[in-house]
Amino acid sequence: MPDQTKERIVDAAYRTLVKRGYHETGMKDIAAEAGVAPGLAHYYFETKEDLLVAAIEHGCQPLMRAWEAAGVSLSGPMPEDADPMMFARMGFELAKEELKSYGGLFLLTFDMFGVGLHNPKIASAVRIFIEERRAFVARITQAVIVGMAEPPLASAGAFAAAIWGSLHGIYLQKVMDPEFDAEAAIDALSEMTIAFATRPRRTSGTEG
Amino acid sequence: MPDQTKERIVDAAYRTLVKRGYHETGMKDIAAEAGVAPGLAHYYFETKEDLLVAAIEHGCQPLMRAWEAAGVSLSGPMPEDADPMMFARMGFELAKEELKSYGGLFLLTFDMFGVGLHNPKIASAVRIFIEERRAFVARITQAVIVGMAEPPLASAGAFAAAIWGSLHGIYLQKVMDPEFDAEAAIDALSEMTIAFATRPRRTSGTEG
Amino acid sequence: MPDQTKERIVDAAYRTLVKRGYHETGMKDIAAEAGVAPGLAHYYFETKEDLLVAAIEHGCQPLMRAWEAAGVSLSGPMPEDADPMMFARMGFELAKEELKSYGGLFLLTFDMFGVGLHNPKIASAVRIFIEERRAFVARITQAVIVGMAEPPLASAGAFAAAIWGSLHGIYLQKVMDPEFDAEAAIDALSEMTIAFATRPRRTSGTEG
Amino acid sequence: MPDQTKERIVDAAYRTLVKRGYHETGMKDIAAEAGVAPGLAHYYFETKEDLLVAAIEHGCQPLMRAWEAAGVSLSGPMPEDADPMMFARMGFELAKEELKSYGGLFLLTFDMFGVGLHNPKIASAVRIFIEERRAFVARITQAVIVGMAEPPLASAGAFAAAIWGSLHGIYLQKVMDPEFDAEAAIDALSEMTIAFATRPRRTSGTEG
DNA sequence: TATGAATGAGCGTTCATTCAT
DNA sequence: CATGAATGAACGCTCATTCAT
Repeated sequence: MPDQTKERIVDAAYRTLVKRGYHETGMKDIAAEAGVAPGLAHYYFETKEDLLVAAIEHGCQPLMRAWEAAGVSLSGPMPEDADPMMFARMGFELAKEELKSYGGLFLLTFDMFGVGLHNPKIASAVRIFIEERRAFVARITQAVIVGMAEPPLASAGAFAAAIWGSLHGIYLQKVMDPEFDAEAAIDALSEMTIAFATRPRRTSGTEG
Repeated sequence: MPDQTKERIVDAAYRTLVKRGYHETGMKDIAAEAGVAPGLAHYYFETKEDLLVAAIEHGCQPLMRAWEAAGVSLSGPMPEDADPMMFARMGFELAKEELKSYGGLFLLTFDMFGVGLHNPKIASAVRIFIEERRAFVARITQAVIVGMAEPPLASAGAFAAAIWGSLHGIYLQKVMDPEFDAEAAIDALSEMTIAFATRPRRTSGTEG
Repeated sequence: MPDQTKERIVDAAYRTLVKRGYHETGMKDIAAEAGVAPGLAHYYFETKEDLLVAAIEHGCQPLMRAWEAAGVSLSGPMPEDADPMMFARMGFELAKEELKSYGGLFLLTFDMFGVGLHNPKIASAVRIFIEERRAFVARITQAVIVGMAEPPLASAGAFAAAIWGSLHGIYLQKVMDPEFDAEAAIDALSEMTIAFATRPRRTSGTEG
Repeated sequence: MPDQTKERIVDAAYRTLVKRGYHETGMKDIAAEAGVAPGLAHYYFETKEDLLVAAIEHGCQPLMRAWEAAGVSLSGPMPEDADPMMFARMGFELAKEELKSYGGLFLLTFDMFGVGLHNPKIASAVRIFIEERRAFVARITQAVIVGMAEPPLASAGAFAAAIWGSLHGIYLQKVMDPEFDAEAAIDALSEMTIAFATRPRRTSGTEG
């Protein structure tokens, strides 16, 4: 029962956070949404920050479950025998799905990016969030590079940063403007990366 | 003299904003930083929002001057006789310079993205900021596409959104983690886009 | 205990209101007078207006208790078998008593009249205050008219408005000038109204 | 020219005062309405109070001119040969006219009554306003009493206070509620006072 | 565990007033 | 005379946090 209460508060915090944003969300609002007294939120979480960090982590769970349901794990290894290009294509498709299903989460994500700029506790949560997802992209990228006829100059990590960045830059545009065609942008990114990954060996000349 | 004061306040606002972030910046802080009485900030700007929008625009000016000094204009047309690929390469180089010289501005930018999520006035300023820069990328992209041997499936606008997004996604990672190697990421993005733009005509087969 | 605190705040608000007037009374003054933190006043009352409306109603209570102790109720019906003229005479006597005992309340009342001119919330409270007391006068007036040998041209409501008005016009003069002889003025009003109510039937001629 | 400027400021103050009320009227508003700089208002009037007192006096002038145009003077003596009852009747008619023509002034008047309760400078202006008009009523009342067949118990001053009070009590009701039928109330007051003034000599019995 | 009364520093904003020009 | 920039104290109100129960 007590743990259920804590869970109720965290969930209420998440919902309030998505609805109103970090700075417009008060402890009283959260407590009201959870149906408990304001003091109780402070019983479980020392500060507002602590509660909101928990709420963010809580909010990420359904998204992570979606990836795992698709057969990939954010933290686990790449399957040895899988076709990395297939993972890449699927990744872009999943990215498009995410935008449709978890719009609220992205709202929260960019809110947290902003808050994290001047708030160490949130910053730490944000860095973990970024690192986790970027590492996942990096694993696919690494596998793709291994199979490339013409190996690239840049490292897998650099490509992963550029691709993760592009996806989130696209999410950002979508979040700031609902009219924005995020799918077309992801398709363009997909077209570009896949063409790059499957380019033929070059017979002569240098890049630079 | 009075205009100098207004300028002093806006500049103080910018510095305070970068140092402490939107929500931790108070009108009194700004006034103190500018060395004026608290009431004076409201004499020149009706609300805190108005002042901070002015501060953001003020902060963007040196960056825009840097682009214009490099021979490109954010809003003007592409020079007719210019080599679009050269502009593209130069753009990526400028992007790397920006990060080194205007770190504070990017801090502020992402702060504003976050604030804009739940603040219409700031959101409007943010959308204009995004649109302006994305349109600039789109003009270069369009010119590049025209010269491609094998035309892409996606539109220039979609590629622009992906590239602008990637750059800002990279900026974001840098801003959240000073250790992050943003130059390598931009180089990877550059390598990928330039390879895509200069790929040979394909003799057969289709993209899926 | 909590209700006692609320009561303490309302009472402090009333005292401060009488002492300093609506516009010179600050929430902090009231809190200080009540011996509580400034925030607590807003815990019980959303706005300053809400608190002050409560304070006015609080201030009216002793006066209403005085009327009920005298055997009359502001809102209840007139006793069937009572002599209306006796009520009228008693009313004027009570009016004189009020001025002596509840000077602070009248100060507050006229302050509220002024505030109500440009403040809808207070205006609404003021209108209810006026209507309640004027209706009471109207009930007595109606009963008196029924017993008049020569019925008047004007309605009971019109007489009630004139009499209520006169009493408050007299209160006003007293409140603006402590030297003013309000008792004499009420006696004059009493003499005039009672003479009018008891005038003999007129044998001929018309009123112009 | 300079005196015209002062006049412009006072007039602007009056208009702003009527429109917005004492406490909602700022020096800046007045200056803007007058089309001058805020500092200039303080050049002519040391404080806001001083200006507003001047504005009130200024606002009373048209009303006083109206009375004088009707052949009566607020401060002068009663014409020797005039019929006092005619003056009384005319006074009530003028009172009804006033309400229609000078609604704004009454708004201001009650605002000032409220302000005067806790503001000595305004209080002094208000007391002069009251005294002037009450004395005028007293002169008529005195003349009427002299002609009464059955002299009243109360003094002319007391009747004047009751009658002046009734008129202003009626104005108050009108000002607080535009639906209120002030004319009917004044007619009732008129009926009552005239009946009292013209009552026949009483053959026996006493007033109690 | 849970309540909700109580705290108090801090917020954005207003505005009568001053004063250099 | 006239301007309007500049002041600074005060305002109503918010809110994370504490604590007696």
